[in-house]
Amino acid sequence: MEERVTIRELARRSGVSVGTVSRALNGYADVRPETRERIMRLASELDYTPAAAARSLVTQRSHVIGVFMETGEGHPDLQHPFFHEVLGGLKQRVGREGFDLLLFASERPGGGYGPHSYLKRARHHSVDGCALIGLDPDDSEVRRLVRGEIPCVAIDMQLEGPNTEVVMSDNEAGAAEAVRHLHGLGHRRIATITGMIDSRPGVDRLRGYRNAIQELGLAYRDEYVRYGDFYAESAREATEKLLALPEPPTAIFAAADLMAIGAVRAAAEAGLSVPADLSVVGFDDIQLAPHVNPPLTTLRQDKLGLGAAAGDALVARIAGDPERPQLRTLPVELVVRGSTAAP
Amino acid sequence: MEERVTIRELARRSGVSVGTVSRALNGYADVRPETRERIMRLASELDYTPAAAARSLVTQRSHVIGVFMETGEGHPDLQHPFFHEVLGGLKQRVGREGFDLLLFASERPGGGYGPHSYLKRARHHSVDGCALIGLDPDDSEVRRLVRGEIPCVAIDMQLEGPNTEVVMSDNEAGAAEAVRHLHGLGHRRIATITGMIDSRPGVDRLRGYRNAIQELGLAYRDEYVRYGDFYAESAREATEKLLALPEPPTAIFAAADLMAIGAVRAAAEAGLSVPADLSVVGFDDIQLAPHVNPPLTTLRQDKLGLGAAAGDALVARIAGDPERPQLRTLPVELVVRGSTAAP
DNA sequence: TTGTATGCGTTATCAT
DNA sequence: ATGATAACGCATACAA
Repeated sequence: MEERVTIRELARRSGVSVGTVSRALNGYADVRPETRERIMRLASELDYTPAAAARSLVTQRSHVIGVFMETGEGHPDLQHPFFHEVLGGLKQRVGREGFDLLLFASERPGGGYGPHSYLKRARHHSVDGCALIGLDPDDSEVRRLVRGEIPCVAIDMQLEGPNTEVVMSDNEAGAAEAVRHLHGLGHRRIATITGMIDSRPGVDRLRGYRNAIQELGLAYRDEYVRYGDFYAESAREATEKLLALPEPPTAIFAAADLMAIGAVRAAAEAGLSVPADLSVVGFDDIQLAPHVNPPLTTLRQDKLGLGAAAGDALVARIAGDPERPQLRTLPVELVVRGSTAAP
Repeated sequence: MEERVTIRELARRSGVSVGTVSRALNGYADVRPETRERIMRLASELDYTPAAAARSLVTQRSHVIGVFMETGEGHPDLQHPFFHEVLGGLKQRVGREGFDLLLFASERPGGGYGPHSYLKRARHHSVDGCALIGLDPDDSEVRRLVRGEIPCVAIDMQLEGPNTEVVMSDNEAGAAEAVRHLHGLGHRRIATITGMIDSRPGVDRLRGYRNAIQELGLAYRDEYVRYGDFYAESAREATEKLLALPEPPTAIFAAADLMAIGAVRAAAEAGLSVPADLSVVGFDDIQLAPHVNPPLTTLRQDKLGLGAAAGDALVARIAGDPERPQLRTLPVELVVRGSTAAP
């Protein structure tokens, strides 16, 4: 069982005080080059590693970003591919700045006193900042967190706080573009399957759909709007209903790729082929989008970019950067593949 | 700017010493009920949260599990859906035991002295244990980590260390079952697209394929084995080659669902339809498997179970549980859906 | 340029 | 049952 090598050990072995070792290691100017040299060599020989706990205790900086990430009801943790890609972007970006990610898993921080609380968990670990992914913005605990002193960034959620920023895609514009694309192809009977309507992306994409329908002079039909939950199964059912309409749509804008895939599936089950009999456009451009059959026409979200933007925001706020926009919106891009065609 | 409320503050306000507060909060027996009561109430009023850093400094336990997670070359971080589901299982399991997950992102732990090193990063944060997902088992730094004093669990990797366990699916049996399923359907010309052959699941699934081919008395053909990398694109190319053979296979066992999807795609591009003209079976049973077109016949890995098993192993090891199996293998299950049929 | 001393917020070991 | 006091490993203000 190897003993942990501490800064004290280093001091002892190199014949100087711990203060000097600390300064040498941290690159302070006021230390004789040869002393520093000696210490550095010793440190690397002994494979010295500073204890983050001790350091953060004194510096009040943990270099850790907390991540609260959940997904919709009934869909256990970490299921939607979208979130993972965002997480990947976040990880890369903050990693470059020397931060690690603490993925909160425990609900009993610090051994169990007190109720479940985001703020508490964040404080317990002294995270320098928090990323919020897939939470319920109406949760009072979430609100308490963003009202607190810890810099936060919310992804795809409408949230306000003195120290929090929001990052999301331009969902409304993207949805509108989907409809315009379909219209340009010659479609006039265009339906939509929405995401969860209590989420910001859900309502924004629906709004974009409505705006475009109106702007293009198409008649808005209530029966062409079905409510889904971002996952495949909901869209499959919705599509069934849509296709059973007396005047079924010739095209569907699904507010998520997973739902677009569910729609394609429902079409196939109804003996219809995409895009010959029905056009489908998704949203997200998940990793699989180009590989499914047919490849999905979709609105690409810059998922890595979203994560990176979130990381940027956090890092800047942590560094004390004062004026920052409260909301940053990233553009989405129409990617035309094989699931859409003229009616 | 609210001041952080510390245990000292609690002591001052409640008129006792910090020692007593600590004992009261931590449920020690030797504290007068009314004193405890008073302290507890005050703590909850002030929303006191203990500082994990301070605590772990003295207890030498951080209640944090470190996670090293990368994926294959050329595929940026966190891309393969399989890993996320495993991560989800791990998160749930250890969360219940009061652990949080530290997702290592930074390559310069503690401000930059010393080279990249898994062991160093783990020690820096004093994690109680480490989960290794999607790393290169031949990396000398990985080896150093598992040779160290920190309990480790490796998922889908062959790794040995005094304090490390390995968790994986029964890949060999699963692959063999895939081939048998195809054979049972009447297929005789059965090809395979492998995963990365330097990974344990990659070789095990290939071995399972070979065993079954032999066991069933089929001729083993070199040209029926193509090498992929677990991702869709590689399988698409492989399938193209396979279909161009003078005597093309009537069925393909792809060592991952993502690859199965790539294979289906290639078939479609060649004007072939699955399963009518070509049967395809995948491996993993990713979330999308039932929803793609056609729904995938595949070998289901218990991904949540894998993560949970890893969490179990870690928690037990951390608790000091001495004798534990070095390797635990989880069964896989054939799920027959729409991508396979008689030739 | 270097050493000393103090404190960060806890837990733990003594006394009392 | 409670209070001092000493760690834990490190950074830093101040002395020297």
